[in-house]
Amino acid sequence: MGVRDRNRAEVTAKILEAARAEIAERGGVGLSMRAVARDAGLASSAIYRYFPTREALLTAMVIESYAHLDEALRQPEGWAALAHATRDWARAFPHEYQLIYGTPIPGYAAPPETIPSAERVARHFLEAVGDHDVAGFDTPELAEQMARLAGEDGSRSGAAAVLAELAALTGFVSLELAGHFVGTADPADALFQAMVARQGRTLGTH
Amino acid sequence: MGVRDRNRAEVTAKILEAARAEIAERGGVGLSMRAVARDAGLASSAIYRYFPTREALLTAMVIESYAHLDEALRQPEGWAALAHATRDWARAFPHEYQLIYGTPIPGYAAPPETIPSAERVARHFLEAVGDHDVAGFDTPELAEQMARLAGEDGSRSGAAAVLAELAALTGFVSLELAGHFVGTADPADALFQAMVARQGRTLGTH
DNA sequence: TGTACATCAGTGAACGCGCGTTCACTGATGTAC
DNA sequence: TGTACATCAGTGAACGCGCGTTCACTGATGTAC
Repeated sequence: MGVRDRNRAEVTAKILEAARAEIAERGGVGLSMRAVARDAGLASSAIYRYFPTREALLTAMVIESYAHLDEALRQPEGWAALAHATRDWARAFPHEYQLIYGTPIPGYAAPPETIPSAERVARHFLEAVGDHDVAGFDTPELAEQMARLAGEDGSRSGAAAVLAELAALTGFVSLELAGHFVGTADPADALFQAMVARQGRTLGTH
Repeated sequence: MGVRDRNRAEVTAKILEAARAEIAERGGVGLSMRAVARDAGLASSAIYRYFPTREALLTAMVIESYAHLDEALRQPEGWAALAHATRDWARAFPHEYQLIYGTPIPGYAAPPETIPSAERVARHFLEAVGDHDVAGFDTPELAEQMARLAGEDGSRSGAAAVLAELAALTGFVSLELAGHFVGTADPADALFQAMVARQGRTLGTH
């Protein structure tokens, strides 16, 4: 690996770090190629040697954010611990969270290459539920749709229920971040706890 | 009411309609005072005679969107019907939905004056559950937080459970709109149906 | 009913800004012989 | 090992755009007497 390659890796890292900081401060919608270049100490045009478009940089950040959350879900075991870790991570990095689970950025559609990263996150939750069935999610149509996700010996109704409960989890966190619980469930800890307990009952993982 | 007042009401309506169209097409983040003025047939400066800032126009649109959803929830009765009506409305008006339940717009925080509109929507769901208790949501802390929302003779644990299930509902719809179910629960109707049924069981409203 | 003044809606030009992306160019690194 | 050429990273200027908001001004509507 020559000087060129080493340098390229270093500058790429610097750009990604600057982009991460920009997103942390202004969110994904506010991500600007010029601002990132400035933060990274480059001329505004230089960034195009590394990322051909803003879209490409956004995609890199989406993948990074999934990886970041994935990492936060390595230690926790069981549904409740995973749920709490997700909420904690989201509150620590709200804009990263919103980049992946929030409203899509106008003009940007996450490309298929981000799907494996998204699935890696979901796997933690699927594993927590294991291979047992969940009543009410065992319809023929769901069974068909869940075949791939559940795999050979995973539970298809379990996978469906996990997807639904992931929606509940992200829905809760999104509302909390947006301030929708102010004036009612504020702070939201008690309501979150109760919801996670309910999820445990639904999924049969207590 | 003189010519002036009548005209003011008419132009205001034209501006709101233009803003609604802009949001439908580009979303709340993309709402531009100049574009709205153009659509309404006004000079870009004229809109400031009606809304002093972009923030004020956004607030008007947030309130409008809540009212729009509120209207869609007038006829449906019972939790399941309300849930389906919400999802249908969200899919018909995704950007309006995201304006109220999506990621907050950078630089804009919905002011307190939007809260009553938000609560009016929630009321439909609270009424569907009525005054009976929901197991698992009857903790002292939640009881205290829900006192105002539940009112004199409403159930506090019921109110807490409704909030949690509203989070599940909006979470599902948000993920669906963002395309997170593509490749798994796609189309998402079956999963939605199963989730709503599960909510009915949780809330005790079958 | 008529007149004098105050209020208001709407205009066009301007300010100051930031954006994504392209381009011709320079100097350094890499490659083939 | 040395030389000739090709590739690449980085630069500064530029294009063309849209934005929120302000301002001095004009003409119409409203109000007080």
